[in-house]
Amino acid sequence: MIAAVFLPLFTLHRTMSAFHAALTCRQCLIQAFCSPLPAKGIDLPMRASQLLIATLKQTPADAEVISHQLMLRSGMVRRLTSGLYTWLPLGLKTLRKVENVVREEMDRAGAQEVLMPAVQPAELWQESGRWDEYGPELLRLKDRHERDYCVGPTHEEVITDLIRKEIASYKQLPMNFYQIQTKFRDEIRPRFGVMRAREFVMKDAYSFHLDEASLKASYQGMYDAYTRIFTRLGLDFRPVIADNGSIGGTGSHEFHVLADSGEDDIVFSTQSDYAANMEKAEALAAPKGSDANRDAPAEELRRVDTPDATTIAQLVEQFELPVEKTVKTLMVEGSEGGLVALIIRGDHTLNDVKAENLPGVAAPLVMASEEAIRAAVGAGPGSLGPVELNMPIVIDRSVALMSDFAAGANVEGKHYFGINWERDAALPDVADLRNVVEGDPSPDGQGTLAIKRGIEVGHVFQLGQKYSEAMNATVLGENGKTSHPWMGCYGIGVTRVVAAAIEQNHDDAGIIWPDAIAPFQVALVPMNAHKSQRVREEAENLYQTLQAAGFDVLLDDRDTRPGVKFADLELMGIPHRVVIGDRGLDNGELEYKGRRDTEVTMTPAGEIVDFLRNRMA
RNA sequence: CGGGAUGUAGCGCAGCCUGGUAGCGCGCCUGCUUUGGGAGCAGGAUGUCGGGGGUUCGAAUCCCUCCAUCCCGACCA
Repeated sequence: MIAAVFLPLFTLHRTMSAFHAALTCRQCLIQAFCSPLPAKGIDLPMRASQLLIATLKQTPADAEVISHQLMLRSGMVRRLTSGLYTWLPLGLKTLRKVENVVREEMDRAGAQEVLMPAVQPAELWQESGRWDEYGPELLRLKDRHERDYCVGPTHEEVITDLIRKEIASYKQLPMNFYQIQTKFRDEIRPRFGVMRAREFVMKDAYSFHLDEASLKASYQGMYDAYTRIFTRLGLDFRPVIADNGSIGGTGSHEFHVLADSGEDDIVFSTQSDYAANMEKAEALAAPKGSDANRDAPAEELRRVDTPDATTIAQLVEQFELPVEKTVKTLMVEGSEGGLVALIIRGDHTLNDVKAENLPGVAAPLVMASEEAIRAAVGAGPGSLGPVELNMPIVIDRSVALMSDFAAGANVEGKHYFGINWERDAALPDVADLRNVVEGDPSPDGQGTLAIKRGIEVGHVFQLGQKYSEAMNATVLGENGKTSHPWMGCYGIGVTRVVAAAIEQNHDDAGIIWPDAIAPFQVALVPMNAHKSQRVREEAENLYQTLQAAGFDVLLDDRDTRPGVKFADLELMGIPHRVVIGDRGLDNGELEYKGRRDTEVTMTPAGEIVDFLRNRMA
């Protein structure tokens, strides 16, 4: 610890001395190098003249979303190759600030920090079964002895291996371990810069429990910690109910930052705090409690020639049908071979996750090939429907309420119109099959559903005993018997948080950092410094004063025009700017401008520390 | 994996169709001037024109091939 603290200071001093001896420039005349260094290692104040300020006037052509553009333009990151980024000094400062907020809240929540290897042996993954289950996202490699390894996309195996060796008794539980570390997932299509990169920094935590009740308590603790973290980071976010996937378990929430550029649809009630991701959002046919019934048949069943209609859109257009009076019949592979027909309303879309969770349906979901459909039905996709269809059928809840509707006749080029359940076809199994749409009734009975785009920045998950069983991790219980600990896992995409924060906080001039994660809190801009000794001295004084007061300050001592400095500082998103100029100094004043302000504020020089503190409160 | 597009100086782009000395803007370097919103003048540096192969007297330009990057799709009844 002591060495860790002293070494950087020593190195720095040595470097500074060399500078001092060699230079007679302005910077040295004003003695900043000899000033006492602040205690906080990562918050070393900086002079712009010595920082790599790699701002770009033009937007690189291959940056699609605003956060990617601004991270490149402000000099936070540079791309090395597809999905791999170098963090420049300015970007790293922000990344570290996010990490520190995460670290503080994880520590406060009782988790212990560890650091596991990025490279992991295949054996552990074979033990858990994921060596085969995990797809090409898992980057596999061999060492010189031809042994198999992977670059960790996550660390359940490693942490389970650790605790199976280190934890023997229920008395040691519960425990929660976390790390902040680089992960690698070989994404099909890396995009949006750091938002969906292949290599990224993640905080992952794993908790271990004697029983499910203890797991649930820790899960809630992590949920609360995440809420504190994203609140402290200054983000507009929502926790949403998420799908547990094949792992099972009872609880899972994703934390989404709301942004139009988000890749996920999140669904929430207009009147309650119900929120879920699209996979999980329950689709009701009618508001809960209402006893909506199917209308009685009003039309005769009739078979119609529809030679040019193989899509819902064509059918609706050519026969002037309301789309809500049509259904589409999707065929998927069954879990025991054969096909299963899934029927949803013409204007709805199938929810893959719901579909593959159905008992008779193969998981993962596989859409039937056209050949398989023709072999089974005698007609191709585009002419399918429930009438006289001889295979397992599942219909969506809203389809169960339909009457007088249109569907394919299972004969090429023909549809039935005026179909009614029970009269023309037996009512099949009914299930929730579709994605919800805006305006659907909320599953909790309050209000209707709205849909927004979100960026998933966090995920908390009750894993259960999957890994402790697969890897035979056991503890001795109070009763002297062994049991497999229950596990929870909790992730935060740290690098993604940085991008998400920009998506939410920017304007035409650039980034607008929340105070908590700004690379610098305050920028000092001396005006006319090359001529005015008074300005130079005041700027230096202020620089020292603000450092001493604990602010993270950037002194823009670059020998360039003010316009350049203002533009750079705004692009970089520094939230508070203080201009030191002869004009103001004549009145004993400094000029303040918040990054979102449109006007400057003059403030007495002697009160600047309190003034800034108030602005940041 | 399928479809589309693009690779020319650090960044943004023109040149390619119609083969003949590789250009523009920004940035960078030097000097002088300038300094409250991305300065002016003068001078200067920087390119395996994505790689390989071919056609040709001659290829950034035409042909073949490979690679890279970006976008879209992978929800179709």
